[in-house]
Amino acid sequence: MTTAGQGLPSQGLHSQVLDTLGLAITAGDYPRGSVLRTDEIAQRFDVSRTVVREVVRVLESMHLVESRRRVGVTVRAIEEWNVYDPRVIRWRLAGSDRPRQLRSLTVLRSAVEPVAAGLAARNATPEQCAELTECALGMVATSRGQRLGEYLQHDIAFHRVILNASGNEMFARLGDVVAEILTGRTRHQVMFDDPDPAAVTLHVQVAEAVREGDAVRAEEVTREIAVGALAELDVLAPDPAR
Amino acid sequence: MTTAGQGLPSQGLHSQVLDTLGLAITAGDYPRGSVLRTDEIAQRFDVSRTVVREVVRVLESMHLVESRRRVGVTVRAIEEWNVYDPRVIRWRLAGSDRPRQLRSLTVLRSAVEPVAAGLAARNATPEQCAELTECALGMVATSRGQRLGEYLQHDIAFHRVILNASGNEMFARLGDVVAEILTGRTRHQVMFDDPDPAAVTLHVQVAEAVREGDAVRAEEVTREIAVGALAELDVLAPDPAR
DNA sequence: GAGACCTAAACGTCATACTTTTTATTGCGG
DNA sequence: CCGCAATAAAAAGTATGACGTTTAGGTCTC
Repeated sequence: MTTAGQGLPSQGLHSQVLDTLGLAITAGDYPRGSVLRTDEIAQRFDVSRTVVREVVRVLESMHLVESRRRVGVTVRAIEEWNVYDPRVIRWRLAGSDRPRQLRSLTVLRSAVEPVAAGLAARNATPEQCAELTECALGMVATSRGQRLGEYLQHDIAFHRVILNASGNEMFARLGDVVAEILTGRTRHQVMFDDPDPAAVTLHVQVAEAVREGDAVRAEEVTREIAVGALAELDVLAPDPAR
Repeated sequence: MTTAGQGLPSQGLHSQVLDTLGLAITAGDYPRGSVLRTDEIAQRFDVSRTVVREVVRVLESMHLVESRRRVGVTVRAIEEWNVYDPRVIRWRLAGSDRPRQLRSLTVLRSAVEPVAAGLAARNATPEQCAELTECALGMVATSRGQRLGEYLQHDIAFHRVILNASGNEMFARLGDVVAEILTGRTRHQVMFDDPDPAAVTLHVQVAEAVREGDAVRAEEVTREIAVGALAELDVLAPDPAR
């Protein structure tokens, strides 16, 4: 099981420069249209142009920047960024864009997870059903008594299993995103309170529905969970008029 | 308006090698675990190692491969690929993985678009409403008489407006995906028949609902469109047991 | 003032040398 | 025969310098 999100290490000059630059760009330090020169970057980070070029190529593949002859490396508009790139997501969640990014991702999640749960009810293997039940039980067991850390782990595992069991690779790849959202929520929001008992119950019901192959109910109940997540978001970070 | 999907040009050595290698890998020519050496690649394409290294770095950022010292560049399992990367999507749609990819994307679309339509009903600007109506009218006008090409353009524009009007950047970025799906459908399936009149009506109704700010109805009707798309898929490419 | 021409700036590509990490082999001792 | 440690080699990582190619922007002419 993939326990860690991809690519934290930052070992090697390449990764370091990439991380720093990517973070700076996604944070808005270089507004759209800003021009960077490879030589300047090389000097600033005290690395060779070789390294810088590779970094630029990767940033370019993420559509964060565009490199053109005689002009330099220009920062693209946010509308062009590959916002599904896990690294872009991580950068934005780590930077000043975090609230907006969190909202976008939660809305995406609220759209995807119910459908994924419905598919999971049809496609889940017995092993996945067992794992799901185990996760739900774990959530129940840790839902009281300031055990938020453990609860979070079960919660993440639960949603991962659902997404994987859907049998859709696009859904499955959102596991890390959901994990990130849930982690962020626990860390920033209700660090002290125990989780909402109603939410716990809903998760148990989803596990039941999937086990019984009741796709409609699985989808319906998951949609309720999603509604809760959205409501939570509105409390935490009120919609900035858009 | 972004009319073209990103990055078709393939100008420059870098892009050529990247495209060739990316296509080959996503097509499964190099099974998971295969090892490539940069020197070999350089020789095979008759380019310098510089170019190859930049290509490898980009492939690595897509999680298609992993580069390690003393061992080489190894192809990762498909479960690790960044399947939301537009270029990966294009490669897979162009290769032998097309049916599977098309199914995944259609399912994703069927989950996202209804929610996007609901949001669009709340957030769409008057201009977007007008554009939407225009698209729907265009679809009606070209729905009879073997004008599939024109119809397709209106159809694509319609869905793009919906996704953009949702106000969610993650949804908006799926515009190219939807365009690709619709294009592929027209090209491969019913090149001769006129589009289903029922589908046309549904689109008109969505435009109406959005214009009236009726989020529930917009979502509902869009969900019917999605159901149609999924059904269509089952006819064209029967579910391979998963 | 408009158009053709020219220059220089920045990226793109190549070649080479050297460094670093990691794997596999070899060889020693138990 | 087995295990551990020293060692050698393979491949990527990094640095440097040179040259090619494109193109923005200035210049010159008419």
